[in-house]
Amino acid sequence: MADQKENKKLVAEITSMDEDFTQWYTDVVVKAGLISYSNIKGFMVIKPAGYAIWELIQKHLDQRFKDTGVQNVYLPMFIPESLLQKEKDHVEGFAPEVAWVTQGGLEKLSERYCVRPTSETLFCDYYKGEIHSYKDLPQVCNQWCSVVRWEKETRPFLRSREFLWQEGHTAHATMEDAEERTKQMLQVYSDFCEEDLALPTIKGQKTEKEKFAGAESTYTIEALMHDGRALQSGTSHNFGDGFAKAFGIQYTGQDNKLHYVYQTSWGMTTRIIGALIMVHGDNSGLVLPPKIAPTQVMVIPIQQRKEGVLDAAYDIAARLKDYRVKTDDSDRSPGYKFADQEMRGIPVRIEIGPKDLEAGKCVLVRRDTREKIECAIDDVAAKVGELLPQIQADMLAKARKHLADHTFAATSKEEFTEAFKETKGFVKAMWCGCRECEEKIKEELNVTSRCIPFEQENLSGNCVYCGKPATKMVYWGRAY
RNA sequence: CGGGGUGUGGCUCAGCUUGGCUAGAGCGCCUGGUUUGGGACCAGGAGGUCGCAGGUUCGAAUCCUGUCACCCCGACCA
Repeated sequence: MADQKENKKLVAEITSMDEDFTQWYTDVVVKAGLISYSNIKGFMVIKPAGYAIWELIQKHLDQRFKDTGVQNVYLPMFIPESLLQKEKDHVEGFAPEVAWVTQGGLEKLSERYCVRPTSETLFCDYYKGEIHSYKDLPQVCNQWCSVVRWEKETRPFLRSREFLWQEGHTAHATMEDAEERTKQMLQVYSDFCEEDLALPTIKGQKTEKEKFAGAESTYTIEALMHDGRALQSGTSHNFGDGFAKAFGIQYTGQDNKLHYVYQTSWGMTTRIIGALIMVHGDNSGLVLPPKIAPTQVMVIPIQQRKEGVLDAAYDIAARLKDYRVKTDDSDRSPGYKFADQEMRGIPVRIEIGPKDLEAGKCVLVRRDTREKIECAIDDVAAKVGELLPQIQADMLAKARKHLADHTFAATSKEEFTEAFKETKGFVKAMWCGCRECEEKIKEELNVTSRCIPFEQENLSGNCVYCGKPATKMVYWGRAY
């Protein structure tokens, strides 16, 4: 009975996640007020509630970047076709999905420009002019911007034709320095996800097949959504000297000889908001971790027209001035306000009514567990100060448990096939390292290699598909 | 790009099969009042010419042709 009550959908308008996860996601995104569909397919309006989350993501991530010596820059949004063409693999990777500008004002352009799908080529062009001496290295820059990729199928945050992101681009004197930076930034992403977003991820390397167009190696963090599908949540690429050679980025070393630079790039996008929704959300809507919740506490007065109630609510909000707090003093019923606060994923709400007022108390309710906590009004600031980090920690623990509970191991082809039939999540298995096995697995099971994790386990000696000797353990899964 | 679906007030949709008089409903919105511990209630009010273009017809939301857009599923991608 108690369970039934807990599981009851309190918000009728949101489709249950068990019934239709895709529809649930769309409902949450729209009803929590994060986005509005625009009139152009694949382009969305990010509304205040959604953009505020992005701003907090930017703030936290940007600080972490700066702590490692990153400087922000801004480069043009258009790339001349000739520039894009310079690195062969890179063009081939992006050509199918770029948007072109062919006319400026009333004049047709002599060379068409593409709207940046990513800015490697622009950074190369820029760095070429900046780097002359070993003293000019390393270059460690980042830009916050939007990029355009003409996707066929689009979904809010997960896959849109324009999305916001940051792209870091660095140039180094040696391959070792580039490799170190590549891994360092992956660690930054991983820490950011765990500590700020309460999102546990698997860190590892992409296979040859899945790596970025033009990269020597690609590292990734992979998160597991509530429905058991994987989401690539951040990537860091080591380009070696491939781009440098294509663009002619050379410097004079201490040895008075010319050397090519070694480069990296790394990015995280608004897609991470999709991960936030799909990892933490529930049937009442969004559940935001306190650190990136635009509003951390919502004070909800009950019977607000009664003497003193509204003042008490404002007083509580004032006591919480160190947090992101709001008071819902709108002319709606308490039930509406509760549902609205839950839909928006606000971590804590505080109920204050005539009864509480008389007793000098208020009621704190956690969004993640719905636990109700009585608290003296005088203690409210201290209590919220304890509760927010507790919620943050509990959300991470819960997400970690989900990840662990949905990660399976397979040592034979039968087990592997069965695992994907029966269950949803990651399947760990040994792999011989050949592209053919990887492609056949994708063909037969519709799953892709997510990454070769840094933390390797020796599950068996043989490739799960072909049975030949295997050296690497790979995480497999269905991805967004 | 392949498959499926939908376009009618802000939203969700009915009406279309079998053309007909003034195009409906619920939600939302506005005003007034009563309410308020899990999406309140009553009364009044505003708002659409039916995605767009053409055609058939005395007459088209409804039939025909074309076109555009969006959504969902696949392949591709962060």
